[in-house]
Amino acid sequence: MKRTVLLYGITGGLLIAGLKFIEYRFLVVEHSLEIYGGLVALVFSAVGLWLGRRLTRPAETGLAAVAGAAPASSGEPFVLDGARLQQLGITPREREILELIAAGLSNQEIADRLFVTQNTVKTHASRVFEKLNARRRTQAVRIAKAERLIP
Amino acid sequence: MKRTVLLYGITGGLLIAGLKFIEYRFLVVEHSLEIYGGLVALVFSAVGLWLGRRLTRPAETGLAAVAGAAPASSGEPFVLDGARLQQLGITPREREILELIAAGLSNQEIADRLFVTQNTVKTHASRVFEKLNARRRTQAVRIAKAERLIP
DNA sequence: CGCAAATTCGTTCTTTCGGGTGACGCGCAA
DNA sequence: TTGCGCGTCACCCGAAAGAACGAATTTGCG
Repeated sequence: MKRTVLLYGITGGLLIAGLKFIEYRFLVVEHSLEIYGGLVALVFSAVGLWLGRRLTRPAETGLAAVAGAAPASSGEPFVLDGARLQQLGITPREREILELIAAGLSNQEIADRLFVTQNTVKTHASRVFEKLNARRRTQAVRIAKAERLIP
Repeated sequence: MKRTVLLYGITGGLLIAGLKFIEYRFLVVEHSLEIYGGLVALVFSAVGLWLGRRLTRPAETGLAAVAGAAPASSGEPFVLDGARLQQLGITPREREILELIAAGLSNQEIADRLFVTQNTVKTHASRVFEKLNARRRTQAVRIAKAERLIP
């Protein structure tokens, strides 16, 4: 947010500078003020509109990419991408934790289910997040699904 | 919509007139042009931003229906279950938050993107969780996907 | 206009997450 | 035998998330 505002301000400054430049060069006429104001208003309206449109839309994050052939079947085959797993260096246990995370379980619940402590679950989770380049479990789930690591 | 545009035009005209008035009356100094331009830019960018947000939102208002044209075909059309939404009493805004949660964003990131505070996001999230009978966001995402409330 | 729903924002408090670090045991391969 | 990957566990700490209130404001609709 702060970054956004900052960028916005900078852009605004540049635009004003640009407009002033144009102003001084080509529009040195009697009613240049109106033209100037109109231009500024127009440009900034457009920028504001564009910005508003842009900021209110979710952007893709994570390692997306990965075109991959779609299964295109009605059901849900789900073939685990073992190669990708190896590429990312994700161990079976880590993948298991990932799956339970995707199931909406808390770390404690996962720990209970796998008969380990919460600490262990957290360790696995942290490693998976790192390997998936995710910062939150929701993000990790999203990426993992996209990468076909979990159903 | 029409009213909005009309109001926008009128407001713009009045603002320009007002600014010019102020300009001629109180800011007849050397660098008045910059001040004038800055004011116009500021006001119009704000209005533009507001307008942009406003115009991009109604893309999904209204009850049920929506469904919308199927985007590109990628084996997953996703038709939003408007009936289910109503059944659960989930509002458009709440569903929007749900979608961003599913995208792996944190509450703060969602807040920044929607130009609201984190408190608001948390409120919406809590309500959605309650309506979905979920305790964690990962769980909510899972349920929402199963119910076809989000892609 | 008035009502109900929706949206927004606030505060306080508890729980959960996530990062960081270090450590131990086991099995397997060099 | 030693090194390494894997799984396990512990502790601390800050940040995020969530519950549980209350409340102002906007908006859609009769």
